[in-house]
Amino acid sequence: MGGFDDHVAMMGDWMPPNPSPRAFFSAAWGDDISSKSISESPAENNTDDKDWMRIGGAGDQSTKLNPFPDQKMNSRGGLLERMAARAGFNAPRLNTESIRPADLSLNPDVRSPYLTIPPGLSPTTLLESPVFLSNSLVQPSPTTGKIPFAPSSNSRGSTLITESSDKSRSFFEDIGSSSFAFKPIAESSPSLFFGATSNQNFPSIEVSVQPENTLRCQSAEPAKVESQSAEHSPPPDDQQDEEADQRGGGETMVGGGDSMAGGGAPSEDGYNWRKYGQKQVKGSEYPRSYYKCTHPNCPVKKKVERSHEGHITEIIYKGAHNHPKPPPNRRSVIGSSSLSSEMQLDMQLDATDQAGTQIDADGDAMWRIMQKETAGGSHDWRSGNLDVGAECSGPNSLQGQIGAHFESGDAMDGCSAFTNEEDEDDRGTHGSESLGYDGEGDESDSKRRKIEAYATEMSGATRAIREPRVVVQTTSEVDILEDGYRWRKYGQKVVKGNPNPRSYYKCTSAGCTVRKHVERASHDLKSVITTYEGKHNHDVPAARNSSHVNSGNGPAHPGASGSAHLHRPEPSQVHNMARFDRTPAMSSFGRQQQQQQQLGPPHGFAFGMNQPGLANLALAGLGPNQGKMPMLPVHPYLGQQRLVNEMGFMMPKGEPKVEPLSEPPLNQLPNGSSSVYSQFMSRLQM
DNA sequence: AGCCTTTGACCAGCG
DNA sequence: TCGCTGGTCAAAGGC
Repeated sequence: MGGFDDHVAMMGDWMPPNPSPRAFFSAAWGDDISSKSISESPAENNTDDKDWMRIGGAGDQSTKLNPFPDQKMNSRGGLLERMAARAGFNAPRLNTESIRPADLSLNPDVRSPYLTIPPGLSPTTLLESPVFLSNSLVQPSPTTGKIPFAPSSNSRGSTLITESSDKSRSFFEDIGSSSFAFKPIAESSPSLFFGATSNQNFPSIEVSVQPENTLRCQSAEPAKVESQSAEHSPPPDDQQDEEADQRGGGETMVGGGDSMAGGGAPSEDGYNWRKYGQKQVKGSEYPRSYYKCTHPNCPVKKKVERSHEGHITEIIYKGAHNHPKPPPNRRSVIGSSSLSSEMQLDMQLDATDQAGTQIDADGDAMWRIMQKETAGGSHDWRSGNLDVGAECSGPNSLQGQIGAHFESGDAMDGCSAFTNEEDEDDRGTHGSESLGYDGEGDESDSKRRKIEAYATEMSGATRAIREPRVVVQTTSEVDILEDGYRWRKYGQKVVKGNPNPRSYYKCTSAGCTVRKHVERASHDLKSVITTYEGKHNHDVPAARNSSHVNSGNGPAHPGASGSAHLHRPEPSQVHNMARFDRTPAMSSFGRQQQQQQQLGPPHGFAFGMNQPGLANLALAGLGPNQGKMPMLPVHPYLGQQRLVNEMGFMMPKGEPKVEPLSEPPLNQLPNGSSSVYSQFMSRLQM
């Protein structure tokens, strides 16, 4: 990062118009908010957590986080502030060592930054809580940042506080050092704190739980934050969830049968996890289990440490879910007028990514939930969802300065994130700065958010549709088993009616949904029946088929490459992708939305269907000249077609109604080296 | 049928 | 280079 001028130039081109929490609160609460807390304290040296976001801490200790010790550097509503807001979230790394929650010294066990889940509090329920700024001065309006897009029956909320650490820091450093906290109203209240650790100061968020039914942001009282645990007064739906969890339905959700003691409540965050390892790590009293989110495109992992009694002592999450929670077989569906919890999750992800979570070098958001067993016994809580909430509002002053981007940016994403960075990028990149930054054009924003919200849900819904299968029978084993992709065998069975064992494989490429199972005839190993299922989104790994990859012609798991390749990122995208682990569900939509404006409405089901491509692209941290994948200059229209085309493939019985793309490198079979699967899939697409 | 956990082995980063 | 350590893989079996 260069100096200030560099930032100016860069931001002008690609910086997402997302205000940082710091800027937000600076604007909201003025300059006289001082503190000495979080970021002034050197974070605990968690070298092993470098790539993991630790969220955790001691039970019910309520830490006080004071926002913005160096507010004076931020002129209220000034350009600098906005610049800072922008710059804050383009920081490539977070400074872990400069972030420390206030009063953490009171508890040496507390490692910071972290999310402290109070005993008995479910992070899931807590974070599913809608968050909105409570500001009597602000009317609920998209233009005020108090967007009721998530009218949740849960009247939970929280207030937000930010804090920067070092007054002596340079402007942009300081920006990055902002902390972002949900402040407890009652000191005795258990607190939830989720923050960021990294080389660069990043906002941290604290959420405290109040025995109230309201969760609101209180800009008028920056020192106070309210939040509400669903366990205190859960809405009917959540209550049902809670009950279901209590019944043990969630036990298999985390660690598959890993039960939690301390009240018998299982650990359940609403997501499905696959345990892929367990270790007794040094320095840890208890074994650590490793889990991956089982969602095909989800990069999230978590590490769970449990005591011998089964109590979870610590959970460390890495990454951000890029998908809604699994189908609500247990979870209740939120009313049509409100956001689903899944959407809230997306918002949470944005919030954690942008405002509170650590973003590692790979752009992964990480966070940790940690619970220390107390003398009085451990407490159960459920982890995983940092749903900051859905509703959020901002003070007028803030809105005036940040405008619509407060709604979509940074920490506030957690409150009202229906837009996304891509969306922001679009606006910024395409010259609609005023739309996002000056608080204008909010009505359209609001509408768009609604659409996006719907789209997100659509995405989740359509994903439930079974993906098409491609059955390939060949006597050329090489074509199938050595198809160039990397497969992870996750099971083997002797299926009924078939004496030969069937092996199950998943593509090991991140974000790739493709699975296959292979049956070999015992009498003829060359006779193989391979059934592919899933969507395609990357090229053949170079290690196995480097020529294929390098040629740039090979649609590996065909089709998805289109989204990654044809979605030629704008400079802003590229930069931001390299820095953030976005939530592709929202990101892709933003761009599609933009394309839609240019090209007309795309197929509705296209929403989110090409997310993996973008997700991969983002995770890969591709830059204009560093892309591992070919970045083909493609007209947006082609890209749009591609999206639709891809979507069509996703639909079980749908036939793409799109003409073949004029992009032979991406669609056509490159050469004879293409795998059988690739050929099949490519033809399916065409 | 499909996906999960278990668990030892393997890999990669780091000092 | 080697050993330590954390993280991941993968075969096998279970649900």
